[in-house]
Amino acid sequence: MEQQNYRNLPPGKPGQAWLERLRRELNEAQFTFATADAPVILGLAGPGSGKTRALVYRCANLLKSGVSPEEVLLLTFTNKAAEEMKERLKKLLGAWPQELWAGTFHSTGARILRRHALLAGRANNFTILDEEDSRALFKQIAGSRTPPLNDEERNLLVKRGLLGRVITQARNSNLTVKEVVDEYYPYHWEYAGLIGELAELYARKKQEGNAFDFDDLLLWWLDLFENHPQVRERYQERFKHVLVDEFQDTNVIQGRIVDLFAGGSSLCVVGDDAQSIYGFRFANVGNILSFPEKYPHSLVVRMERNYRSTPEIVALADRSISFNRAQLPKALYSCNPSGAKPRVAGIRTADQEASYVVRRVLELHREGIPLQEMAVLYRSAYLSSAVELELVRRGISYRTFGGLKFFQKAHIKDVIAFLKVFYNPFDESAWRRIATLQPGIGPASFERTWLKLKQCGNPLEAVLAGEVSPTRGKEGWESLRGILRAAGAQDQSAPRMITAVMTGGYDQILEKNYPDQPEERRRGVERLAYYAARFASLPSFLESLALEESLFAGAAASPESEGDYLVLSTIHSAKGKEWEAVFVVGLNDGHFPRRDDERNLSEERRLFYVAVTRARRFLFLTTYRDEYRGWVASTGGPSLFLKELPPECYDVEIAEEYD
DNA sequence: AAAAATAAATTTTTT
DNA sequence: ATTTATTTTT
Repeated sequence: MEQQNYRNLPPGKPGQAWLERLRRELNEAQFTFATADAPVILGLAGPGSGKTRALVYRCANLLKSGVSPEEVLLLTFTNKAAEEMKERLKKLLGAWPQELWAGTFHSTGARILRRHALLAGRANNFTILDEEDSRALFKQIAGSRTPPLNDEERNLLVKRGLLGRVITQARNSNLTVKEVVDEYYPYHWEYAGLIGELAELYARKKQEGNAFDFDDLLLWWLDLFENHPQVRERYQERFKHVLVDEFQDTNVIQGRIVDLFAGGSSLCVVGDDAQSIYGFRFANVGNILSFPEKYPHSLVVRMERNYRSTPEIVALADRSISFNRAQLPKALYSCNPSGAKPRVAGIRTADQEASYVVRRVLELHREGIPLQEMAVLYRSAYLSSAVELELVRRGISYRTFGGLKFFQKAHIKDVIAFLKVFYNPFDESAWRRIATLQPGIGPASFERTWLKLKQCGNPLEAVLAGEVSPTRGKEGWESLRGILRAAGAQDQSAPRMITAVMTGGYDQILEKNYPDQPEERRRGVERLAYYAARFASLPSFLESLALEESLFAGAAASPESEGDYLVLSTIHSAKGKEWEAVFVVGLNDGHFPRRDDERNLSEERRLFYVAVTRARRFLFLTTYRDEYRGWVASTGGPSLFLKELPPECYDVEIAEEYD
């Protein structure tokens, strides 16, 4: 691609002291990466090689060289990565550079679309649908279509989720519905037409409801840049430096967005193909693999020295990933002092595995390693339950990351839905949710009333004024009106609206729907109000809920955990993090790797690679022989990822005696 | 015909 | 724990 518009760094000198600091704190490769003045840079960095560090320092170096913060755009793939990056940059600079944009692709897309929503057929107060909202919409569409779907179609498309999967896959990989079905679901070829038809209905519904789903935030952003040159130029002009982290996880659409910046901005991406673990979100490793060919003049910087782990841990990781073919050649090595070999423990049951892990944690704790420096990692959230139980039993504090989300608990979603209709009165999903909470209002009568409501200029005002004349459930709409009145009197202040929703009547609904422990749930709503107070406005609170759910889910789910705590995390959520000691549990065939088709095996192995490379000095790998854990039957044997490793990589411990 | 009550089934990973 | 399917009530 032509780079004629590329502007060099401003003439400003970063200053001797700063450069000396870079020299001192970075190695050769990192230094090159952080300071190179090239239009296109690709960083290939193994785990623990200081890739984030190099990226953060590059960012700081730009600013120190006189680049203005508003000219920098920093894109990440997950919220965790974005937070980490912001945190470190803030620390390095002393303060956060206000005008600098840093965030996930999705949140950046939302931010840009807020300003140009009309060009995407929306008003700027659009709602963002999370996955659950989308699913509810699919269900509603399938239910209202004429002619109605038969049982078989409903079961496959809605209940088993084929509809949503095909649509999102098609959109994220820039294929048609038919192409996706032919290629990936050939045994369901006869549904391609129906899925295509429902996909169009879905798109129309979203537009009517002034809503974007997650995919839209990328697709309409791309559309904006491709079809409105004046908009694209405006952002190219502004963002003279675009930096992208975790480039191996970007999908086709994200790749094209990045390409569009390359015309006018300097572009710098980093990643590691061996750590690509978001295939299920249609990550396209091709983006990073073909980058050097696409940009033949790009500067490629390799960061291969691992600073994090002992040579023993790096050796095991390296051996494991070597079973994956089609990997960019890389020579990861560690110069750290030698340590203990990783330890593999075969245990009889899941409970004993938990007890073994907790014992080892306490042992290391006695040796002076704080709990915060240790983590228990697992493939899927449900694998944590035995360990959690054991920790509770022993009174050890912990925090979980990934898996079950605080904000998607039903009562929390209910309260949020009340707020949503104030922000976007055409948010059908939110209306359906709060209306059907009322006794006497079910899906069918809501549908009838909604048809009339959406004809009004403003459904919210119509309901508040009592202009609805429902066929049924009159008392329901009356009591809904009461709650909305209370919330409406709060000047759009999210925390006060939440309180008003409670006192206005949701409290009783909560009491009725969850008679077992209403107190617990009430506290949850209180915490929600508490967190809402952090945000400047209702819109920013709602946007954050949709896009950054996982970020404060952990913090909000349990009262502020003070002091030392152990981390329990899915491997996906652990990416980019590191601990002195790491326990990878549930290394059983069927659990990890999951029993899936061959295609996914190399991705599962990369996930294992990510897991083991989180450890600095101690690595424990545990497997058990039980056939069942939770609902899922495992084949009982140890994970393929253990079996394929040469025995000299680890020490074996037979730990039968734990109970 | 629609809503409510009851019984049964179901959970990868994240934006 | 929460969604979905089935039965009972209005």
